[in-house]
Amino acid sequence: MTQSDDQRLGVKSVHLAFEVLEAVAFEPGEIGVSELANKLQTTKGTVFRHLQTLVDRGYLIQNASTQRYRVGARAYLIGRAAAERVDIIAGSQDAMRSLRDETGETVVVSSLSNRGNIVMNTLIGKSPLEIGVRVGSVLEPHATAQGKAVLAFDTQGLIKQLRRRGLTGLTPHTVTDIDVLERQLEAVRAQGYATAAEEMLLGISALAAPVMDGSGKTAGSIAIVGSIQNIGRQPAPEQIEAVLRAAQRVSWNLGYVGHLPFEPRNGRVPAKKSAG
Amino acid sequence: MTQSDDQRLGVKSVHLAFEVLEAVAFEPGEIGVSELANKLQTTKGTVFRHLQTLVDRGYLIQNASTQRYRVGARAYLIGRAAAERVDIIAGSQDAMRSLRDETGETVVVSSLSNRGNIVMNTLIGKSPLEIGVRVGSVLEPHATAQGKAVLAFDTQGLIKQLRRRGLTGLTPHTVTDIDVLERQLEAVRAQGYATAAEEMLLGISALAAPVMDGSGKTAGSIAIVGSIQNIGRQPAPEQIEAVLRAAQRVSWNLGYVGHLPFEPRNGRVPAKKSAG
DNA sequence: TCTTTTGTATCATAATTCGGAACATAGTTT
DNA sequence: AAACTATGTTCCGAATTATGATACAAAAGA
Repeated sequence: MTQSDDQRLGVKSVHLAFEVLEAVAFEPGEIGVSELANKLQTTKGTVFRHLQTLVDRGYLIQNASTQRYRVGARAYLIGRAAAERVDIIAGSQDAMRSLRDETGETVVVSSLSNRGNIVMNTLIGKSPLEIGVRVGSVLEPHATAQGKAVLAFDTQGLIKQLRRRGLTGLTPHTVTDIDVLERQLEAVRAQGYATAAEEMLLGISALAAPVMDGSGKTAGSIAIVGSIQNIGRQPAPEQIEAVLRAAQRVSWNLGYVGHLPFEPRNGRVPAKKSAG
Repeated sequence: MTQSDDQRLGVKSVHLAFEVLEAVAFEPGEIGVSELANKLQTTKGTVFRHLQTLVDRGYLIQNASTQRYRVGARAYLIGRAAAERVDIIAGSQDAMRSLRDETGETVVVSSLSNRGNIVMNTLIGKSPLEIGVRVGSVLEPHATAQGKAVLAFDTQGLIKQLRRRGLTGLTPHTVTDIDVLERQLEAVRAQGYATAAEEMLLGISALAAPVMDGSGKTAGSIAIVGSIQNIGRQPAPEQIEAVLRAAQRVSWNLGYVGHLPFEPRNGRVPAKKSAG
C-alpha cells in the first residue's frame, strides 16, 4: 500500500484510474463500486466512471450477474508484451550509469541463467587504466563478488552443486573451504552485499549486490569492479550504499515489489534529478 | 467524426494514457515523445505528461541514455495478476498442451470480450514450418474457425452487428454471404465445432470449438491452426475429437457443468442451469 | 412489505488537462 | 567549429473536463 505519497507527478485522473485498475487486479475475487470507493477514499460516481473507462478498454470486465468487477483480458496482454521486453539488461541501463558516475568504477551486470552467472552488460569506469569484464563470460560462483551475491540468495541449490565440485583456487585469496564460504554467505545475507578482494585476480576487487526479479527470485547481480586500491577489502560506505541503491533500482525495474534484504529504505528510487 | 470509435465512454485523459501505454508496450523497441505525439495525433507536451504519469507508476521506464521509453515491470505485474484471474488463460494451459501433443498442430485459445474475439494464448505446433497467430490479435468473426465457433453460440447479438457491417472477403474462400454463414453456423451448432479452410489466408486452415464458462455463456474458443495439408476442409475425426475434448476440458475448468453440444449420443443440449 | 444497499445517471462547479510556444541539449551537417 | 535540426522538457493561460453531491433504479435483506 502506498503511503501518503500524494505528490505524484503526471495526470491526476490517470493516477486514480490506475489505482482502480490495480485495486481490482490484485483483488482475489470480484469487487464492487462502493467497496472500491471506500477503499480509495473517493466517491462512487468517480470510481464508476473510471471503471467504465477500464471496462471499455477491456482491462476490466464486469460480471453481468453480480455487477461486480474483475480484471480483464487486455491487462493480461499488456503484461505479456511487457514480459518480452522487461529484462535485466533493459532494466539496468539507468542504474548502471548512475552507479558508474557515483563511484567512478567499472559497473558489471550479470544475469543468473541455467548456464551460470553470466556477464550481461558492462560500463567501463573512469580510471585511466581501464578495467573491464568480457560480456558473456561466466562468473565463478565462489571467487567473485557477483557469484557470492547470487549464491547467498540462491533458491535453486547452486551451493550443493558447488559442494560436489569443490572450490578451485584462483589466487592465494580465493576461498577454497566451503564452510568458510558458507559463513561468508551468511554475512552477505545479513548485509545485502558481497565482496571479493583479489579472489579471482590479484589486484582486482569487486563489490556486488543481488538483483531480484518480479517473482522474487534472484535474477542476477550488479557490481562495481576495480583495483584493490579503489575498492578495499572493506569497501567504503558510499560505495556500498551506491551499489545497494543500484541493485534496488534494477530489482524494482524487473518488477520486484519488496525491498532487498537490507536497509529499510523508504519508497522507491526516484528517477528524477535536479530539483532546483 | 466517426461516432463508433471516437466516442469512447469514461474518462478522456485516461483513455489517452492507455493509448500511450499501449503504443509503447506494443512497440518492438523503444519510442520517443515526438514519435508518439505524431502517432497519437496530439502534442508533445500532452504525451510527455502522460509518459511522466506512467513512468512514475512503473508501467513504463525511460532509458536514461536514449531518453526514450519502453514498457516497464508494473505492466508485467498487472498481467501476471490477470493471468491468474482471467479464467480462460489459467484454465486452458493443460488442455492446450494435450491438444498440441495429440494433433501436432499449433493451438490457439481466444477469449470473447467487448473488444472482439481476441487471441490470448498460443502453443506452436510441431511442424518444421512454424505457423503461429499473434497474441492479442482480433479474430475475424466470419473468416476464422474461432469466430464461427463463438458466433454459433452467440448470445449477445454479434450476428446482427455482422449483418450491418457486412462480410469482408479476405481470400477467395471467405464466406461473404451472411445467409451462407448462418447456414454454416447451424452446422456448427449441430456438430459442436467450426472449420475455416483458407478463409483468412490461403494455405492455412483451422478447426475450432467453443468454450463455455460457469454461467453457460460462450467465453471463447480453442482451436488448432495449420497448413491446409494437415487440417483438411473436412478435418480428420481424430482432430475433431481432440479439439472437442480440449474444449470440454477447458469449459469444465471454467465451471461449466454440462456437456458441450456435440455429443451425438444424447441429443440433450445443455441448458443454462443456474443455481444461484 | 418496507428498508437498506448496491450500481447507475445527471449536472453545476471548479479544478484539471490541454496545447502552443519557449527552452535545453544532443546529434548532424555545413 | 558553428549553424542547424532534431529531440525531450518546462511553462502558462484558456476552457475543456473530471469531480462529487444528489437523485434514481433495482436488487438483497429483514
